[in-house]
Amino acid sequence: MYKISEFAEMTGLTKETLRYYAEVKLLEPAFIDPANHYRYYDDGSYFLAILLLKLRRLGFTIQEMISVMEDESFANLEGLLMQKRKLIKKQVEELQGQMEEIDAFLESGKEEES
Amino acid sequence: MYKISEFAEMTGLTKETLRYYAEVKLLEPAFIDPANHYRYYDDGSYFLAILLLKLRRLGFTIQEMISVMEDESFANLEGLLMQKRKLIKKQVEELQGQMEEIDAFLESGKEEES
DNA sequence: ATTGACCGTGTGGTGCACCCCACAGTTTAA
DNA sequence: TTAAACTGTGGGGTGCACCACACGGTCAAT
Repeated sequence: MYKISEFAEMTGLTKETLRYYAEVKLLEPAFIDPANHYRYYDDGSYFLAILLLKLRRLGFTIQEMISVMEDESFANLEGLLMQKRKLIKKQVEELQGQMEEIDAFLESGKEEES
Repeated sequence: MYKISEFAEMTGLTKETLRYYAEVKLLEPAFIDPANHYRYYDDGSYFLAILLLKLRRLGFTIQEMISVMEDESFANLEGLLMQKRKLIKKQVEELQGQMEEIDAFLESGKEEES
């Protein structure tokens, strides 16, 4: 059982982030001492924290990560990853559309000069 | 000279957005009646508003649009467009990196199952 | 002159993912 | 035992690009 500072150092998440994750029920401490309300994390928490860090790098939002965590067995993790992939693809396409519009804008500017 | 509601309807920007754009000095009214503080817009304002709408569609942030507007002759518009294009390209590459990581994650998952 | 539509200002709220601070209680090592 | 280091809670703030009031003054048409 690790106290919040130790756990923060182990994982790379800050204490504030851990507090926040607990608040939004994304990563709840394994145990809370009823006497002093101290949060205690264990090795299961560590596994989950590492997964969360990974998902964060993959661009998952808090809400999306909560969906992942709700399914304790992670049986549907693959589905959620594919879903997220589609979302990212959409964003890419949107941005590519913007780039094309900029290109068109630049082209039209050139013609006016000539 | 158009009052704010008329101008909002002409351009498609809402009154609140116009008020906000004035506040951040992105698009200031052509004239403000000192007696009642009414904002009045003219045809020059209209031209600028149309440009702003276009830039907004291209993904420009308020700050980026302010940079565009600061250069009254728009002599550097082309440069700013190319700069923005680069930024978007970076975002696309970041997102594509995320997609690749997701793919790798999915691949590794498959191997474990087999 | 009145009424309804309009305008202004100021304030607060939105969603995201946290960070920071003060204050107060708690633990731990010397 | 005492002081440093830690913990909790509650609140506020961040940046973005606005939206939504409420309140009060103003304008236009009748």
